[in-house]
Amino acid sequence: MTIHIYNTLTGKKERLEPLEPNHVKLYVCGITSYDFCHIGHARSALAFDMIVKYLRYRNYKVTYVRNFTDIDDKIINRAAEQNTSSFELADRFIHEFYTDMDRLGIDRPDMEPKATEHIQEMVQIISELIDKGMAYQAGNDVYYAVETFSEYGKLSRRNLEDMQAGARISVNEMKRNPMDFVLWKGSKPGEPKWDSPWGEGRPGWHIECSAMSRKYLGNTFDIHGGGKDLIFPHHENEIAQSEGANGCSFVKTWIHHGFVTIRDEKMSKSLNNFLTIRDLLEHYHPEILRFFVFSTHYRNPLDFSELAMQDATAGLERLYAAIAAVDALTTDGRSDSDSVITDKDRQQMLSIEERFQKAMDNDFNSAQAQSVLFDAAKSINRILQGLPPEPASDDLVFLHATRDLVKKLAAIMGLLEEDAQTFLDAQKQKMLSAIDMDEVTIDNLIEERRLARSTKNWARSDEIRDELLAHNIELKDGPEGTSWTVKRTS
RNA sequence: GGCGGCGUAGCCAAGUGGCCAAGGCAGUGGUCUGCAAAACCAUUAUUCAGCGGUUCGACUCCGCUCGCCGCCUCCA
Repeated sequence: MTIHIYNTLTGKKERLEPLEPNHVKLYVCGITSYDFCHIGHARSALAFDMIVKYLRYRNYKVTYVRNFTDIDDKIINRAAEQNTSSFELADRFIHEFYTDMDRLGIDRPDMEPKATEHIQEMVQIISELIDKGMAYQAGNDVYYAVETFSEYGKLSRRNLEDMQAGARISVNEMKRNPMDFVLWKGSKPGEPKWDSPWGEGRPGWHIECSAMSRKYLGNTFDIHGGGKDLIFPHHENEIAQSEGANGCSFVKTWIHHGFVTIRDEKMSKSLNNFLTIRDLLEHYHPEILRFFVFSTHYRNPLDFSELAMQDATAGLERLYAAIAAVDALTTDGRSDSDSVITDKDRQQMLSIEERFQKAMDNDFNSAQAQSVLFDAAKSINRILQGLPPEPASDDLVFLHATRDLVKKLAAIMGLLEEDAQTFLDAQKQKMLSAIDMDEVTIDNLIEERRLARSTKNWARSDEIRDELLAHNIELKDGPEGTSWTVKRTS
């Protein structure tokens, strides 16, 4: 089996064939650091985190580069508003970015270059483009001449005529063609600036990715990723710059993930409907966010809602509950007990990893892969159900092995990484803090009910249970006594 | 206006032409239980927005219609 990936450039799913055997070189556009990250940024980071983890699980060596845009108009403007320098502002939000990413359990890329540390490399590429007649200086700016790149528009499937018909292009008399884009911007007084052959200034947005990907991954590399909104103009312009300067193919496979939406609309600052990662983590465990994100294929829109998060919570708790139940088993069974595990169960367990891989090989279909985890949890629960008080040691070995496999596969999505019982207890505490009940009161009532039950005083027993239920506490009588959970409302 | 995508059960969501259209949440019946809860078993779309076409056969391919969304300006 081989991995197939949807390539935006060709519009097809293609077999992954790294240019260098077994070594995938990946470049992802990171954030512009001028504000806290929202859940759209989280989706991007999570999607590529999952992709990299899966490729490594499949024994590929991965070189993963993700940049920081730490100089740009938004940063300069925001810094001016806050009476700070663009450097300090960018640094601060890079720091905040790491805080969020760490909480989400996202692995650091292998390299995280910053634009401001690669000005020379950018100047170099711009010079090459000017030498080739593909870029020109106009005033203090340097522009890319899109007409010199015959394939301009190949990624976003549009042509220069159509785009100009769109007529949403700002008029700039310096440009030879309205679609020409800036490579180097002359600086205005007070703005951050670097020396260049064209005077003091700063780089345009797109050039940093061409310069940094070339430096760290070479002229041609395997995969370049980002959000769908980067297809045009950002990635289109990167192709024009890199292929123009290098004279060879830039990227083999382009991966673009879908947006996070709220009420089916894209989150955006202008609509003021965005949620920051830390806002969300106030209310939900990071793995719940991960579960939610991976419950939809990465290219489809992901609609955020409280209900969706509750569904994700219920789903993740179900998986953790199955793991916790196996964790709670003793490890030494009886060698002379009969096995309760059927051949069908064994077969299903053997197929779990294969089915998981089949789903993930198909353009990283994490939604389908999750369903395999649920099937495994169901099998575990079914076996547990039929387990005698003194289970066969072979059956215990089987259950522990199944649990370990489920955890190994879930880890590719960053799920089930916590101790299961600890996770469930923490969720219970979180629910408890939202209602007007404390543990001591609950325990006292459970004890009173235990006494009532021991005398078969069912009336009082049920009264206590109903009273607790009125406070959303649900009781569960088991062989080892009574436990409780906080019932989910709404 | 140009380009791209989506429309699958009450909700969410997979489905790379052909065994009964995954899985989750919710619901219903049963097992278990003093009664419950959890779990398990069963059940819940003769049908995949609508209409045509290609095919022995389409949710899957093609065309048209309707509805929704995105990009074309900064954006994950």
